[in-house]
Amino acid sequence: MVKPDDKEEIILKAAMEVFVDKGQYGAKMQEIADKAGINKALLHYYYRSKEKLYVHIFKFIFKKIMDEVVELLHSDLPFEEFLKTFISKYIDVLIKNHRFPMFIMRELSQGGKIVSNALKEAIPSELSAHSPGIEIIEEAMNRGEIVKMDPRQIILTVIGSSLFYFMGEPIIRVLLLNEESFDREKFLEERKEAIFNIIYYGLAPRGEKQ
Amino acid sequence: MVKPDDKEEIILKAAMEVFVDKGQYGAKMQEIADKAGINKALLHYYYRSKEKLYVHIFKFIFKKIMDEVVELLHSDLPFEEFLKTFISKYIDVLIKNHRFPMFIMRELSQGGKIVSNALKEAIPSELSAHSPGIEIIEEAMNRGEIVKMDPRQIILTVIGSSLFYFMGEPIIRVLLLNEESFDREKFLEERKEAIFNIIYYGLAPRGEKQ
DNA sequence: GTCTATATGGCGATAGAC
DNA sequence: GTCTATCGCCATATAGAC
Repeated sequence: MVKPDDKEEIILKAAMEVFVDKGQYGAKMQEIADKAGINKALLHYYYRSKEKLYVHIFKFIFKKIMDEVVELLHSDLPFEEFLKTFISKYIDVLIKNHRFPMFIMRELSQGGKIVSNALKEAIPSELSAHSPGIEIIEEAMNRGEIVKMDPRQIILTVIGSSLFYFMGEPIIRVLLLNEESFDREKFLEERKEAIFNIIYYGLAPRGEKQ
Repeated sequence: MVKPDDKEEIILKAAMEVFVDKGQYGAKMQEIADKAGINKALLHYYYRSKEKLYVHIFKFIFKKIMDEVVELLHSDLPFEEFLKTFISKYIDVLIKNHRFPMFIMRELSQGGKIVSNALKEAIPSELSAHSPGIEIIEEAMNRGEIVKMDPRQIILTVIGSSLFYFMGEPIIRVLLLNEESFDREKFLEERKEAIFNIIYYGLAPRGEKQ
């Protein structure tokens, strides 16, 4: 563990907040310096340029999320239990880091080569070779527990359903959940159950077509 | 219809491309002017400031997408057919406007009050009062065609599953679909079917619990 | 390592001729 | 309406003292 009062750590934490909040171009070195309680010159002393600092932050955040997700794939539970716990723990990860997924995808969508290069360099080796999760799904298909289809379609459905709330929270809250007293925590617990139920039973083998 | 060679239209088109590509802060007036084949001064003549131009673009894009989606909700098909065609046509809308959803959500996540105010002013009246779609789902529940649950959970699952590919295309292509010859069009047609099958059968009433 | 002061460039915006 | 030239600010980056 790094000392919490290490200057580099303080800068990193401040920079992370500002970049996640404002993005690569909206973020200002002055604001980062203020938030870290130092001045601009010191930022350049530690990280030579804004771009270097940004790339550092991007890789750090991407790696943090990826590591946590890859961890969730190491499981030997039967498929039904695996899916249920994966969704639940994945949403827990998102609750704890609720702004990171949007940060990553947002920056990729507007950042140019700087960002996409950073992405490639930060992909965990376990993910670059093959996509784990696909094997787990294929096994369940071969055992006949779930219906046969392209496993990637299942992965996109699980991840997309879980992620969407966090990616679109500002607009979702306005358009769909615009109540006086909205209980976010309760809703997200229900979300875990709903996603699992819909997807798991949606994958159940059906006797008759249609 | 506006003349396609109308100066204002040309500017709007150029500005849209640049803002969607680079975001509010990454976009530069010079690049917009270049793309429109005019100079910076003329931009300010038509739209007094960068912020005004940006807000104009944001509202335009948001309204365009919303109008198309609301249109899809006007249907009197039975629920199964409604869901199938909604997903299919919704994905068609996304294919045609594949960068707009990310633009909207991205800007909301980093744009501050300027953007969230623009959002509120651009919400179609039909959406601000209630959320259509909820009624359609509730009817199907009351008829016993689908299992009872919070309709908002179903909406989030349908939209999230459909949207995710387009929001995350850069990273998905790297992590999940990194093949030499990936057939995007074919994959998205399969995506329509997969989403419908998983969700519709996932919502089917089940005789026994678990 | 940490600061103040300053250089340097880029960008939004305007002035003013045509 | 459309242009060139320029202003003025703000942000990144550096110089140099301590």
